[in-house]
Parts: sequence; structure tokens; C-alpha cells
Amino acid sequence: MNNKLKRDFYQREDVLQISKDLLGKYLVTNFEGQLTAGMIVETEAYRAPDDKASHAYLNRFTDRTKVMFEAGGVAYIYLCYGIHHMFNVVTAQEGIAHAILIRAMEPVDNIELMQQRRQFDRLKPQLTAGPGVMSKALGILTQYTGTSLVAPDSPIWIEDRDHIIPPEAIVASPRVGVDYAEECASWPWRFRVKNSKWTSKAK
DNA sequence: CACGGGATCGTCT
DNA sequence: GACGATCCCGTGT
Repeated sequence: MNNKLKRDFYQREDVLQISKDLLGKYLVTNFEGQLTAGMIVETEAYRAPDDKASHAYLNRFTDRTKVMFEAGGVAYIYLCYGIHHMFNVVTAQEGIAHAILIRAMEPVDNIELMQQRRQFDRLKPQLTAGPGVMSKALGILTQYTGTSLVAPDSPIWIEDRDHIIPPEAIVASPRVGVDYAEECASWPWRFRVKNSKWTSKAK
């Protein structure tokens, strides 16, 4: 229980494997003493330099994307459509811009606060189904981009609570919202827990 | 349930 | 100046 994932977990080469391994893990935030958490049920892999859907395609290095080149175990958070704070896990060794978008989780700890942040008066699957709304429920903002997920004092981390997702319970499909990425758009790099009602809608 | 559009702003051209 | 790794609400069936 309460076993925080360490650098070794994040710094492996195979971003697809890590994306699957993250299913069933617990994403936790603790801002100003307010802890909230949920079990990850949906992820998407982005693998520069060859992936046209990645912000770091062809190793494009800008103020925004530079954090993706750091060693695995930090957060890459960016603003989408001026509204949504998208939370990604940076993986692999320094210099390799692999990242995993966390798309949905099953709410677990302090559901009341997550509902408050979303202005929900009762629990519905939409509370944390989708990358933008999941971040809102957890209180994650773009200003936390670059935050370590492994440092002892980090406000964001991922835990193993011994919840096993067997391989046959993982469904792979194309990623969402990446039609512009040509041949990469069809790559089955979106991973979901089969039969979970907490995942975002199928396309 | 399918669809169409508006919100809203940092980032890159 | 255009647009996006989204979401929600309105309309119509």
C-alpha cells in the first residue's frame, strides 16, 4: 500500500508498456494539505521523434516542450483550447521525449472535494472521464509543468496499491483528437480498462 | 443518440 | 493571426 512509483518505473524505454502499466495505478495530488486520488483507467502514449501526434515530433524543442526531454518521472502539463489543463507523465531517459497522457481515472480518495472542484452535486462518471476534467477534479494546473513525480515533497505522484489489471482486461484503440497526425492517427496507442464506466467516451 | 458550435488563451507561424 | 492530445450545451430525431 501507498507505494510511490520510483524513477526506474518511468525511465524505461518502452512508452507503450509503461502506458499499460499505469492502468490500475493511483494518481494522487496533495495541494495545501488537501489530498485527492483516483485509479487510472485510460492512458495514451506519445512517442517523439517519429510520432506526428506528439508535440515533440521530430524532437521539436520549445519552451513548452522542453520538459518532455527531461528524464522520466516529471509532469508535462499544457493548456488545450484555452481551458483544459492536460496532465502527462514524462518517461524514458533524458533527451528522449516520450510522454503519456492520463485520460481518465476512477475517483477514489476525497471524492467530495473533486466534486466541488467540478461543481458537481453528485457523483457521475463524467467527473473524471476525459483529460481536461480529470485535471480539474485533481486541482492540476499548467503551472505545475515540470514538477517531479518522484521527489519526497512533490504535490503530485503515482502509487501502486496492489490493484492488478490483467493484460486481457486492457483494450487498445486509436488515440483521440489526432486526425491531423496522418498515418500515426491510426496507431492503437490509447489504452483502457475493459468495462470500466470511468473511461472517456469511445470516438 | 448524433451533430454542431462556442468557450478561451498560450503557443508557434 | 490561426488553431488545438477538449468539453458542454443546444437542437433535432
